[in-house]
Amino acid sequence: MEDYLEYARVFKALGDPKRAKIVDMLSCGEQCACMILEKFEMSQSTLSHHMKLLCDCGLVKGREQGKWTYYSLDTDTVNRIKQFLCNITSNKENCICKEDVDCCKGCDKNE
Amino acid sequence: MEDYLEYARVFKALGDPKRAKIVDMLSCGEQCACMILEKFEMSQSTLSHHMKLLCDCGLVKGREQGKWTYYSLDTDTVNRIKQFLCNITSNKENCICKEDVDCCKGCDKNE
DNA sequence: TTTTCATATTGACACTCTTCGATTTGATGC
DNA sequence: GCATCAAATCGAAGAGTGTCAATATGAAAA
Repeated sequence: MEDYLEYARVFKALGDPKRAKIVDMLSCGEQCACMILEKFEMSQSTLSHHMKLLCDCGLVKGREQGKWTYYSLDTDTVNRIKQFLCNITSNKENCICKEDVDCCKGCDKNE
Repeated sequence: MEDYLEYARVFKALGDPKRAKIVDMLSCGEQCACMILEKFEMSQSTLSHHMKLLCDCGLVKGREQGKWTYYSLDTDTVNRIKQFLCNITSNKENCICKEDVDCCKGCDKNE
């Protein structure tokens, strides 16, 4: 259940359309906070809040340089969330649905 | 922005650890609601609510048979959300970050 | 040092989400 | 028809989220 909890945080972060768009904007490389802000109708404090959330779940890294903060995707987290999404949506041998015999009556591999 | 909104709904659905676990349980095939319920410490009404949410975003399909309801993943949606996740996290030619020149000062492909 | 500027933090508000018990619905069996 | 069972819906409580204006922080410029 720990994995579900950890990755659910990332999915939750992507579960806001504006944050998903921010992630998209960072996909080609680092961007300054002020450049991201230009693309949205959003107050500065709201953007800061979204960036903090994206950083806290590990999806985005912040780098401070003087007055500016540059944000970029954390490719490690990106790769792990992709892998997790594949894991929980694909048929596999050691699936959670096979853990307990009682629960497997509907599983196509056990009928 | 429409895409972000549509797929954010799916990410939001995956943004709850219990729902992520439910998706995992369905990854090997159809399961009856009562079988899913056995795996969780959760009331029947709460599970029903989660299943509705998973269905509403397109991630899960429900099939009623007599008194029972069987749930399974919608592979179309699964494939599309995987594709979307790859799109917004990978460097690409027609990236949103290249749409407006003013916003691209930090983009590695435009410096 | 004082001002300016970019960003973060705080406090507040409305809204949404998760959860439950209770009730309703709808199909099956007696 | 009536009882039973699976699942959905309803209504409510408490927690969490997105948003903003106002303020604080901290670095650079004057």
